[in-house]
Amino acid sequence: MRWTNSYIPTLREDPAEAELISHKLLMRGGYIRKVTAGVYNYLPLMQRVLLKITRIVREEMDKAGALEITMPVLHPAELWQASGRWDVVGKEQMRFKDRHGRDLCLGGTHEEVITDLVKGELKSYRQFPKNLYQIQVKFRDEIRPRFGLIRGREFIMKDAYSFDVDEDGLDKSYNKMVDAYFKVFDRCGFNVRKVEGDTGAMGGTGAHEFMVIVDTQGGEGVIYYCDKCDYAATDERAEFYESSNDTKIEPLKEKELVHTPNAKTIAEVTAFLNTPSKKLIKTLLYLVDGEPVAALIRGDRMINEIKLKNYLKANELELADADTIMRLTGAEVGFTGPCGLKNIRLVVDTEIYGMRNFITGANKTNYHFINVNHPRDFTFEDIIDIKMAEEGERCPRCKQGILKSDRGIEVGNTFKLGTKYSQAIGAKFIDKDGKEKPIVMGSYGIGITRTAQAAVERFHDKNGIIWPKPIAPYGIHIIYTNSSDKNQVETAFDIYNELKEKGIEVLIDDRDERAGVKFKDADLIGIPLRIVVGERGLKDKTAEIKIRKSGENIKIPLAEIVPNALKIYEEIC
RNA sequence: CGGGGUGUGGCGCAGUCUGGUAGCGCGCAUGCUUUGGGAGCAUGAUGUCGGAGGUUCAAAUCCUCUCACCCCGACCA
Repeated sequence: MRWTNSYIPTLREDPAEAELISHKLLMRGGYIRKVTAGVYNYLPLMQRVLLKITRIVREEMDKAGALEITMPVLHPAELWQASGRWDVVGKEQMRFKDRHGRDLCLGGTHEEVITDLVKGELKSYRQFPKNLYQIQVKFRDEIRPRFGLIRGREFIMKDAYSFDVDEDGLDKSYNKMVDAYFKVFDRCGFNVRKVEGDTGAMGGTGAHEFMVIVDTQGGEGVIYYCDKCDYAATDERAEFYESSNDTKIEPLKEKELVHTPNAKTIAEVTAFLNTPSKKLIKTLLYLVDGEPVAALIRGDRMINEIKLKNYLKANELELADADTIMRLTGAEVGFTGPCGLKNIRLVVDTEIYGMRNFITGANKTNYHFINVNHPRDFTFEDIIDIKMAEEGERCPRCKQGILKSDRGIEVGNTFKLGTKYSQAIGAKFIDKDGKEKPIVMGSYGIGITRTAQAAVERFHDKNGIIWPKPIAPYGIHIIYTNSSDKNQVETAFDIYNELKEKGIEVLIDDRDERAGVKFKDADLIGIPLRIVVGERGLKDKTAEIKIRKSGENIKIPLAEIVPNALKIYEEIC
């Protein structure tokens, strides 16, 4: 491809709207242009990258036995009402009415549609297992779109759905997809870390996320992993081994009301009472689908609202406001405690079980209790892990390793759905024994556009993008330094034509620009291999090969330039 | 939705406080020179200053409303 025949509008300056390096580089390199918040044009270079990722995904899905189909973007509300997600997903969904006033939405995922599809067709256990997938644009009305393609309102996704007769079958299908995912991302040129994820609004019995680890702000997700075993989980999901309850053996002391004027926060209370925050219990008052719930965790811990929400099977969960707290506890914010709370469900973190003689709010402004103990001073039924994991804690699986954390971009996810959707929508089959059973499902996503940007976030330097070879828009980029030198132009085009004949995807910068401009743009758009034809080299009948990734510059006789370029291109990745 | 911020040629920005006939850099067009890391000179084109209403002799600038976008948070199938 000649540069002048393509459409590659590079920018000299960073666009004001972009925050993330990958977003800036994709804008500056002429890969994407914004249409409106979270919605982008994909320009020719980007289109090529997306097609390459898509091809890799398609090949690996097909190899794994999945069948490609296309489902509609437009969904009727009825299907979503049937699964119960019309209310759960709520505002995330792009919704509107048609001319008849019927509710419709744009699909953000296709569990409902595909379950409805197979319910008429997969009727016998003999037809299983099946796996159907599509690669298609998706819509999600994100509260706050940001970071370019990382969190868009419209994006391209591969979504696959497996259908099995039982949990064993699901496990097999699931593992097949997990294997395929590792192959996909490996072929795209980067490592991913598979971590345990939250099932969220998907529901179901288990989930994993595939994260590209990045050392920049581009890592939206935080993960925790063990430094000894293979435990890894998202921050929403991560747990740790609770080994240290060194207060266990303390004899019980008498509960006492103490005056703690203006000590509202954990920091203020611990400073005032001169005690470690581990001795405190935080009581957080939530409104859960309108009902008050008090969540208790140790003073030095952070609450994990996802865990709490999942445990309570809640749709909406929000911290109570000051007025509500006053009404329910009789005290200002900062003095809530479990003792004497009436008609409020207590959800207690597991770590609290072994604690003795701790400090809580007294439900009286400016007072706390010390030496509180359960079940003497209060009782509860709900005891569950509702705290955030922290670096430095022990691994919950091997109990030996220490938890570390990283930031990453989620490029894929897998869910064991079980029978949630098949039951709701009535997708049943007849088993060997003649009994009707719900289909056991899994769902599997890969963000195509997000993967492209994650690659840029992962592979770049101060001069621009450094594409992994398998997803680069072109393989080799040819530059001649002086367009008024006919010899240079002819030599460059000879190389160009020869490489094209060898089946290489070549971009030649045939613009009437000075060398500096071409070099800068070449660095920016990030094609793996560059061939430079210039006056310097032509004097002694050579040209240069530059490897984008290493910066290595190799002088090669013109007669051998093509075979050498092919060889080096083959070797780099 | 809450908090903060920005809208001025294609892009990046100044001008707004203190009202007085819209500017800079890049890019674009033409010509000449130049030609290995974002060239120089000359000439030129491109703006309803996000939109609506108001105040005023006069509004990019002040007031009211509104829209869009960006950042932080909640959300994220």
